[in-house]
Amino acid sequence: MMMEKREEEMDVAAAAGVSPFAADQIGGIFDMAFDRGADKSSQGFLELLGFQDLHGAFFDIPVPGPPVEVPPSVPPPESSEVLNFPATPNSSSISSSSTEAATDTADPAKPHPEEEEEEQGKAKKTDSKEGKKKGQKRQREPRFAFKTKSEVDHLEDGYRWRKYGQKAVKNSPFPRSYYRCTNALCGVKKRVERSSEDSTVVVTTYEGQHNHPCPVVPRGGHPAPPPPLAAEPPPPLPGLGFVFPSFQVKDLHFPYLTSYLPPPLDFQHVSTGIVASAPGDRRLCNPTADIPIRDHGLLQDLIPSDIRKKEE
DNA sequence: CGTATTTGACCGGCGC
DNA sequence: GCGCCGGTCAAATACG
Repeated sequence: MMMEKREEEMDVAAAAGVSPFAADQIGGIFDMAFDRGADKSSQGFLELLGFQDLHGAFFDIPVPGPPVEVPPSVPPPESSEVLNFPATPNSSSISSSSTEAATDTADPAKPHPEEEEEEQGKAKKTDSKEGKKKGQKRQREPRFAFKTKSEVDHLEDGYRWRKYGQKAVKNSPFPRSYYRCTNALCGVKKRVERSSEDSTVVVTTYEGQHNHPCPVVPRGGHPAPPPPLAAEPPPPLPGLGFVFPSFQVKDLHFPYLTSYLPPPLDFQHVSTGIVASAPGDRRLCNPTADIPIRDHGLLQDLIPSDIRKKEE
């Protein structure tokens, strides 16, 4: 695996022209400024995901073929500009990004075959049957990684994660932690590690997609009531890797994102990417889905008008 | 007592 | 075939 990873990294690095470090963050990298000073200990990651969702649209690439959203030629700095929103008044920022190469090298015309990976937890032992024809690497779920500047390793994203392993990382003094979504039916995993070069940078890599509503309110402490969207048949999520982003605006409520966001964010140009790369039904962790959008003015700032129209 | 974390062992893939 | 390494398992432990 590490080998494949390496290859991926190299490919990505080569293709995207990102630094070796960035490349080392696996397939798709989404970096963000993340420095909240005092509140960092229990930072609601979902806040960030709000951005992530938006920006992440660029990287949540189910497209196995030639990267459309993020041409390999796009240099990280360019992306970082987009990402370099003022998370906090004093936020520093890091960022670069690259596209999720998602080793799935399936035919571009073919839907993403990641469903087979749903139970990758066990798949590990059976994957040999599934994937690997001679000379062919095992297919993996698309991964979605991003770097955040934070002093806490495990960033709250609204989902519940159970840590199932930790390993020392080669060439890095920091261990890598492995988390799995506590939802039994959800095979999403994530890895969290610190950058060896910058200990303040946390690299989070998501693998798989949540097929359930967000179970918890990250900071509220109480589980969210069954959100309305639970009534909707959870879409099969075809061909999607990472699912944070749900660009069905009706699902976009940005629970407490709205309370933190500096309103005047320039989301317009970002939204272009969203729209362009919202191929399917995606679910956003939405712990407060039952809460009507009151902060409409803010959301208007956050959500591009064309998306809002859909909502209506 | 239920749940989450820790941690050493184990497994499989890959390069040599 | 062997060793390295990433990833996962699962028993022990900690915690609320």
